[in-house]
Amino acid sequence: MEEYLQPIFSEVVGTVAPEFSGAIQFETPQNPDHGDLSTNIAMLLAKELKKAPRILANEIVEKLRKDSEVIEGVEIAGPGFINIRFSRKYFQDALGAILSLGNAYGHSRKYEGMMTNLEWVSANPTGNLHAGHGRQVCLGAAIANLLEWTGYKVIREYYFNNAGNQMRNLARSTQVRYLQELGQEISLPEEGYHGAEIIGIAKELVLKFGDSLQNAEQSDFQKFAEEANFLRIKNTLTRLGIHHDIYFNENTLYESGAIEKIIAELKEKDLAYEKDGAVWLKLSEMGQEQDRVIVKSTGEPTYRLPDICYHKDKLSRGYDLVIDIFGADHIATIPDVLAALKALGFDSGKVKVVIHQMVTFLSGTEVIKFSKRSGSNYLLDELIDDVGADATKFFFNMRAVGSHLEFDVELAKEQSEKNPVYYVQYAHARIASILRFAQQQEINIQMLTKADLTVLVHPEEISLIKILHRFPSLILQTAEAFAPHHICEYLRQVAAQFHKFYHDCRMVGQPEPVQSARLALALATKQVLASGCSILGVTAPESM
RNA sequence: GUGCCCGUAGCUCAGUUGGAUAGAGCAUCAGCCUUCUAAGCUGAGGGUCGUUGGUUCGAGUCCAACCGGGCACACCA
Repeated sequence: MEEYLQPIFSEVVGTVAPEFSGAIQFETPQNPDHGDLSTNIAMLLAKELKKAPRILANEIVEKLRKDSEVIEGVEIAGPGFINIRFSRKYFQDALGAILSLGNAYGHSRKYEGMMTNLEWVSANPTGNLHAGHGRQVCLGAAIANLLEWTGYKVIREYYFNNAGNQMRNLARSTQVRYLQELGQEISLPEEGYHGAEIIGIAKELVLKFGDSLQNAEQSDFQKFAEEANFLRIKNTLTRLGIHHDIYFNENTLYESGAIEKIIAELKEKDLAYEKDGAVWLKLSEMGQEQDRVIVKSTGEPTYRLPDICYHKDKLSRGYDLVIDIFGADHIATIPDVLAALKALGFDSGKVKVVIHQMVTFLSGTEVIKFSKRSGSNYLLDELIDDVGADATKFFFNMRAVGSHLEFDVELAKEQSEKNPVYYVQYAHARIASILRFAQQQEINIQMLTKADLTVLVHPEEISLIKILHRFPSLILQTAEAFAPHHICEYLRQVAAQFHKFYHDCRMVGQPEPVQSARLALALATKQVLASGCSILGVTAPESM
């Protein structure tokens, strides 16, 4: 709609206000009585032209060269809004386009030829994914899908954090658990990993190797634990249908000498200095609050250094966009990394960081507590067991990333009308069922895409087409904002409008061409529901 | 104390780059199935958009201060 209006409005505005530059804004009014699209251009121009907004609006409307087949009406309203109403034919044609595009409907070529790297999950291989990880896991997967819909080639990456203290801790914890399994009186260090999965790994080691590892090196235990944990993490991701193209090992940064190199580079560019036996990054000269240590006096880097090094690596690979997804608890590290990259001469503007707020799990009204240390954590696997993969993915994407998320496990589990996942899926299954029924009545489903759509004039039919028509611009907007929660809300709207249409407009058994036209509308709705669900990774069932 | 996020209906939350009478789901109440899936539909009630100022034709949205909640502020990752 906007693409149609933009040029004809620009033309008129060009004659009325030649100095005006910039895009004319159109928006969908909240109140449908105000038309399909509305612009405030007359109000914006009123001031500099020193004319009353309504008079100016009148001038613009009179000069508008519009096709009456497309535009049904243009009205001036309120303080000077210009409201535009599109014709039935416009929407009927739009539905025809949806049907002929089929699966491709909603895909955009805006970012065709561009490549983005999205890195997410990246949980340390020190244990299983816990339920709280779920938000990041599902959010990243949806954003990756969304970006593909806009034309990006998306590289999905997992940063495998297998260096440093935590891994030594994991190694030691595994070793202790192993020795405990062999009956030795030895206790886990205070800061060790108390999770049950480490005991599981120890048991496996006993089964596999008996007591032959009693004198094994700690690094052997690290290798075993790392592999076992990573396998579990991957299994959990697989249950959600999520895969990564690249698994980037942190320790390759050390093995390749990249860490040494970047320290040298930072020193050489006078961005780092030595003090008290440690190497400090001059963050205070990069617009940050204070300098920070990047290499401890023990000679070991802090997390900042590999983070900077890793991002440098990603930027060097030539992506047009590098996306990180972090929980709010990692927020502190980001400005430092970006500042350092900028100081090293990289375009840090290419790095987009999506930060999501934390999650509270509820069972009804009761908060489910979990803590990694105590070992009584609620695992993502358990959450999937409880509510299923579809509800997991839908619920984690239901809220804006900046909002704290309350995940009601009882609600997600419930297979009822209260549960928004089933509401959306039910609409899809309902359409599938109707189409099956239609087929039994000897109606040719393949021919529906060629149906005569001019008989679609019922208000609920037009409303449904209008919603379906919004899909492509919704995808773009949602992708550019990294905000998949709009998809959830949109799917709910599509489902709701389909149910209204279903209620008012019988399909099968209507005289032709109404029967075919309505079934075609149902088919298009099914298509959009399935596409939207696929972005979230949620299945669109053929029956329920 | 400093930084980031949040404060909208009883509850959980939407609210496009500032727009017209602030929305949805759940919960509550009242209706609708001999006909394509009632896991559905229709209607009703429910609000000082945390508070106070400011910016302007116009503020839930932008700015400032304050109040309340979350997260983060290591030579931990």
